[in-house]
Amino acid sequence: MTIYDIARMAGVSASTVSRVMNNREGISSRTRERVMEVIRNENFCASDTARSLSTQYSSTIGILVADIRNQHHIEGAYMIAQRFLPLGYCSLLLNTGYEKESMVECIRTLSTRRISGLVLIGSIFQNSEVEEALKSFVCDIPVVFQNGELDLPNLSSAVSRDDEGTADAVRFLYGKGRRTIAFVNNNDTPSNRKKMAGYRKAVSQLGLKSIIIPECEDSAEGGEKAAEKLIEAEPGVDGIIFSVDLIAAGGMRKLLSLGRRIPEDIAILGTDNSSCCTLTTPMLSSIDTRLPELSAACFDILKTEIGQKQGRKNVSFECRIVERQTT
Amino acid sequence: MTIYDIARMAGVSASTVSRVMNNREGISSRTRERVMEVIRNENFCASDTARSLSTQYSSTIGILVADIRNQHHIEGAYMIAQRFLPLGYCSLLLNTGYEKESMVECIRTLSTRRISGLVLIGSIFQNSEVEEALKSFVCDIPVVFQNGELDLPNLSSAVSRDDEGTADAVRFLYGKGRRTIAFVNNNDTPSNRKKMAGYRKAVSQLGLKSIIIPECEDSAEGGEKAAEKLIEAEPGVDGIIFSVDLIAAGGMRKLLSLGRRIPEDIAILGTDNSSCCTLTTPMLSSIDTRLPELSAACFDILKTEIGQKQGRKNVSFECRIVERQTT
DNA sequence: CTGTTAGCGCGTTCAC
DNA sequence: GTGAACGCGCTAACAG
Repeated sequence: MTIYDIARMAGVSASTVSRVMNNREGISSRTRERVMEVIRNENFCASDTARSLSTQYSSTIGILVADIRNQHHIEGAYMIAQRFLPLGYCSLLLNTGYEKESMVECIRTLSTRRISGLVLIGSIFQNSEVEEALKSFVCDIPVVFQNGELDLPNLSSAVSRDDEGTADAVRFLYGKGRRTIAFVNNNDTPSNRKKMAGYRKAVSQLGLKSIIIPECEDSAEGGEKAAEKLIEAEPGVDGIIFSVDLIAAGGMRKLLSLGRRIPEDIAILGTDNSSCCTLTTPMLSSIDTRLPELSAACFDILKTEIGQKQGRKNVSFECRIVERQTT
Repeated sequence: MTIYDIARMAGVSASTVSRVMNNREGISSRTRERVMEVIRNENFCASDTARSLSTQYSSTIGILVADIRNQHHIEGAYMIAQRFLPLGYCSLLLNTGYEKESMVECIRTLSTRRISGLVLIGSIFQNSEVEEALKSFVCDIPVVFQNGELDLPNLSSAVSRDDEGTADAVRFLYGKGRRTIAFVNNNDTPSNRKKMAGYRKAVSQLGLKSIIIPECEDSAEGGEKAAEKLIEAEPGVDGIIFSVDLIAAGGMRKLLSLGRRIPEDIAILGTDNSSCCTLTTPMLSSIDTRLPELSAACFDILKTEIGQKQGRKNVSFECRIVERQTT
């Protein structure tokens, strides 16, 4: 079923049908009604594919996420996709995985679809391979980067100041009387590097020892292993900051099973203030990295830039500590 | 940049470029090389939009989920999307929300994109409005339904036998000596109705009292409220089956804070065997509804049906009880 | 083995 | 107000 079929059935030309469907001016209300009638009867939907080809404009935006099952990222993807839907945009949500080649491949794929905007979620995309791919495949559409930065003329970004957040967390625990404060990191991402930098700066300013457990697996089990390793290496630890809430939850489980009391013996802080904070016992205090605000900013920027000439906005948000029962 | 530009630069015709890009036979290796060279230099990607229009075939599949943030469903969406990606298919993942009108609207939207296959995830889509929409908008492409059924010639389904699973759970708790076994339900979905039916059947067969807390909110907080209500109405309860793990986690939190011991005083069983089972203390036993197998089956069915004439397969999976520390 | 031609289903001038 | 004709970028049928 095409607009030609509708045209024939309504006794008009295809262009008239097209005008009606796009609410164009200058159609007599009689013929408009007649055409609408046929469209309704036939349950007709015009081909978006053909429209895209004709208008050079696709009404779909691309969203890149390393792994959609990851809670930190899915909330952002959800929010952005949901807000675009009523505006007539569908979202192509792609899992890139953690390999740089597949990120590039995904960008290439999206570019063949002629998306009208692109969202990158997660600092993992902050690398030169992705930068090159953006430059060669999607240089003519607006791109927004949630929690990462890249120096491209058509790229805007919204980031949280993770370094300050982690530094604040150290000072916060210090204020609670903790003097042996460790940091458990997972992947080596730009965002996590900022957290580590903030941690190092704060402990050195306070004259504390820097204790870092790097490359912890991003799961509750990874947190267990990290906690075990930490207790072995630093039995006197009395405060731990984890780069991810879920890892913190796993770490807590292990510490409790080892007989440590939380927060009496060891204070715990997670990062991201995610939904799992309220699932643990005791409930997990966390560094709120303002993910919802980041996503909202990405949406706002992209919305205003689509169809316009690309701008280059950069906004950042301050982290906040949300205290529950582990500190 | 189009294939015409490439053609001109390589000194050949557009169809030759098209043939090269689609790995067609019957091209001299000399011209193939020359064309490839230009394509590489220009970083050229052919427009998928134009290809779709020309071939009447879109290489994108649609995935419908009520809410992508919901853990039960995202795993399935992830698995299906990831397996289709290497086959050259992108996935349009849409959040429909819980309103029937918006589900219909999403199906309509997908149909304008000429998707080549559709996946429905969650029994919430098992209703007549969706059935009508499928019939009028996507009657010519294969549809697979994860955990739901609908009587359409082009629809296949993979479901878990939730009724048997819940009945087994009742008998399982009975075997552990429990005699006052309650069921906490959340939304009124076909799947949950099956669970309730299984619960009712089992308790009546065992001569137990039927205790149901309906319409619990789908969150940890909802679980807390439900537990509170339940303890008030039935102080002697010694076994609870929750329709969702997360709700069970919330319920446990409340019960523990009320001084109940788990599992000594009350045994707890969640449903779905999701990742939050290992986050709670004690770790949550759960009815495994075989979500990964369901998704895998959906993928397999859809893959074989795309491009073929639509079939109509129906597979079902047996639930299993995964015991941890709450039973 | 390669080029020419004719659609795919829309939106958009430009006449009438 | 409305219709005819063309173009969007690609594939496929037909020639040569």
